Amino acid sequence: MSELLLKHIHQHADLSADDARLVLSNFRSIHIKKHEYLIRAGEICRYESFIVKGCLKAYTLDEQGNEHIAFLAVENWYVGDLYSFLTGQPSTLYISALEDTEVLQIDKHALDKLLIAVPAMERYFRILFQNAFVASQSRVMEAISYTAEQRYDIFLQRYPTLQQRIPQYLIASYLGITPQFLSRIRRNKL
Amino acid sequence: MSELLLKHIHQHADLSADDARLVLSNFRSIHIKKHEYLIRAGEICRYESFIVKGCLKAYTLDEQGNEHIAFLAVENWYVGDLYSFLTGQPSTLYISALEDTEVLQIDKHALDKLLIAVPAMERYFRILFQNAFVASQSRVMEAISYTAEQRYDIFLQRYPTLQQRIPQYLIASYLGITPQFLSRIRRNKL
DNA sequence: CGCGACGTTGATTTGCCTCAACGATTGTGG
DNA sequence: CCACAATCGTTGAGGCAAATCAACGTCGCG
Repeated sequence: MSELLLKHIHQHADLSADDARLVLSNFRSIHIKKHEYLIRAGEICRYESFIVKGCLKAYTLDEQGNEHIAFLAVENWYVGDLYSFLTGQPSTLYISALEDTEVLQIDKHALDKLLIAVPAMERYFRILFQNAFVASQSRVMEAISYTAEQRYDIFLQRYPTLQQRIPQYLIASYLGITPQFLSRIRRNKL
Repeated sequence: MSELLLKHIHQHADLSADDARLVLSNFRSIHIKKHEYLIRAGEICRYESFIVKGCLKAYTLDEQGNEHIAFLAVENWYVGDLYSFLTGQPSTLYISALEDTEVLQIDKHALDKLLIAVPAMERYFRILFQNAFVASQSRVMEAISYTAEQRYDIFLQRYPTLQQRIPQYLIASYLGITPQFLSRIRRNKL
């Protein structure tokens, strides 16, 4: 469903019909079943993936085997280990599907060419990264300034629908707390 | 010293001599003395500021009056409350100079025009935001995954020179811990 | 039915904070 | 040039937020 990608691009930049065709020709559609991986730590991230349908988690594993959620992504977001994608270094992230998922992928070489050939794509990604940076900065400030309960409240406000879509222990991991402690926070609210 | 800005832009994108002149004509130089403010919470952030010389801290204040460092910025970085700059909403950040500082400022209207007139600037800022996002994501992961001591070690590795330039309590605040606790961490290392 | 995934709860421990006091250094005005 | 204040780092005692360990209940699903 590449219309969704075009629609998303159009929300941020102007694209001619010709450019739109060129853009789409550089993406390919991939399906990932629930519990399957888009990438594992140690691999090099070769693609940025635009989510057409579904939901994924990106996370690291520490020495004790605990998951730490880097981000949760749904329709209209890109997923990938951006650092690995840009530098060619091994990924630190695992990314796996929480639902059956469809993504549109582009590799680095194609993206580099596209950014030069289609200036609107520079604009599009500039705006995406700009917004992503603002959001990430907010998360940093929440992490270092607020209590777990405050972070949970903010999470619910910001992603009201996500709560029904993913298990609670993933929210805990996203917030940087244990599932047990999130359970206690929730109890205090009743 | 606008050569520094041009040099920085050239590291990421190609700019003709004409474009370089156009770019510079949209920036103005501002001096901020140590302890003075670039912006205070509640104000609208009208400018993005490229640091030519000096060092600033961006922080929030909580109800108890504690500082929480959003970021520390030195030469070749931009400072500003990006969210406020983009949306026109009041800033949540205070930004003040830790040393006598010189910045080159551009306002939103001028930047919007410049991004359209000079495609290389779209590319430049796309790359800057991309890198800033990667760095911010790393900080999120560190905040939710690592102990205070691990975060301190990473900070020293990543910003080895900053340590001699700023007081210790700012590092503590950047890491999301108290100065007292950072002092105890340091003692354990000797 | 039985198993695995998920959420909850209690008891205990620990990482980090708070409050308070005290040196060391720096800067500043008399 | 010295006295004094302000700033910064350190240390100790006590407290709290959140982790850990362990057990148990529930539900969906093969």
